[in-house]
Amino acid sequence: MALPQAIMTALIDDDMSGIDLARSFEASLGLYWRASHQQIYQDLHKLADKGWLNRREVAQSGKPPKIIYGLTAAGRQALAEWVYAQSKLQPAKDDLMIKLYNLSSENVTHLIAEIEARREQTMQKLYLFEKIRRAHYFEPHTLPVRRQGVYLALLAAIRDGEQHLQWCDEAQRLLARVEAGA
Amino acid sequence: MALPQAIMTALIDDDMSGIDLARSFEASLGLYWRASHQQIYQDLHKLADKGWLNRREVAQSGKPPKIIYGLTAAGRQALAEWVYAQSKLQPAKDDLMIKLYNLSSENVTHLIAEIEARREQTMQKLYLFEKIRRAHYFEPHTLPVRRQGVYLALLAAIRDGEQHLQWCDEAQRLLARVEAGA
DNA sequence: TCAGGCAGTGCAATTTTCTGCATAGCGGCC
DNA sequence: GGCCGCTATGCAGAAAATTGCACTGCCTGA
Repeated sequence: MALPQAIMTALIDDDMSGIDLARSFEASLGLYWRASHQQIYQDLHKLADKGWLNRREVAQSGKPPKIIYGLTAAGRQALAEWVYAQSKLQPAKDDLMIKLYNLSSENVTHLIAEIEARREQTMQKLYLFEKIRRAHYFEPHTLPVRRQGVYLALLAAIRDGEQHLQWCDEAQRLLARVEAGA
Repeated sequence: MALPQAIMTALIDDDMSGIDLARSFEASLGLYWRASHQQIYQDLHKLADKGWLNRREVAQSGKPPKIIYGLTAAGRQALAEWVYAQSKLQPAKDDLMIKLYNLSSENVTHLIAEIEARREQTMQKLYLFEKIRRAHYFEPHTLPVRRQGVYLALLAAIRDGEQHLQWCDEAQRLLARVEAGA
């Protein structure tokens, strides 16, 4: 639903190619909206057809040429208007939780392992986020307005990660007791 | 991907009709997997075709008859096996964060309002969860194994809500400054 | 020199999800 | 007795997302 807007948002500061977008998604916006490159390419076409993006081909030495996309004035305006649209609440899908509803003395061990995996993923992300924060958002109040918004999004991700880590700890403690008692 | 499993999970303890499931989803499992009744009905058919659910029609006085679904032995086994399948990491979509990437002195006021709305939704949910927790999960260690898993899922939702509330506070403080400075 | 790999773009088929509507029974209203 | 609204189930079409593959061009290494 909001993927086209997420793409345009990624293009606010810099023009990018499809691949660049796909990669940038994984690092930053992808926290809030995951997308495969196929999806991105398709939406790039649609957005260009609408006149919200322009495209130009750029030759690269030693590599196939890229198609660089940039926001048009119309695109910027459409994006600005979209911000006022109503957000609906999030799906928030997590099948690990469904699995927990199926906890048994048989599958405890497996679930402990799954939580451990998730904990490690979360730690890795957190490490990255904190690095970004220190590098670019050390004094958020002094940043330009738009960057302060980005900071808030980053902060949400960090807090979320920290909280999730704590939950993993507690879950593993409880599951360890279940495992021992089984 | 996991909706069929979520449906089966909801049927572990009690047999239910499509409507009951849809409602129960909103209250409990829906925290982790949202589904409309249309989706649920369709998957119920598929699951019944596979032999994982059985169906029986029950007449109701003053209402149209219901079709009650229940897990078969094959269904229980399929569900138990699914727990061991690999979970992939979550999409985690949130267009409010995308909007924050577009923060400007023009739309601050709107974004403050959106965050306020979200804060209220979160508070309402939290209130409900805490009520459930107090009523049914006051002493988690004494519960049967499966219920302890449900408790952990509930705990995740509560922690998440609390954390999100704090973030809303902080975001609103920062945005208020932006608004004042504009 | 040619086989393999990678970067970059893209198509096609399928599945999942959302939106809007259809139907059928019953109760209450006035 | 006709209209409205509620419950319960369901269909159909469109949009969004996933999966798997295809093509090009250039570089590297054997």
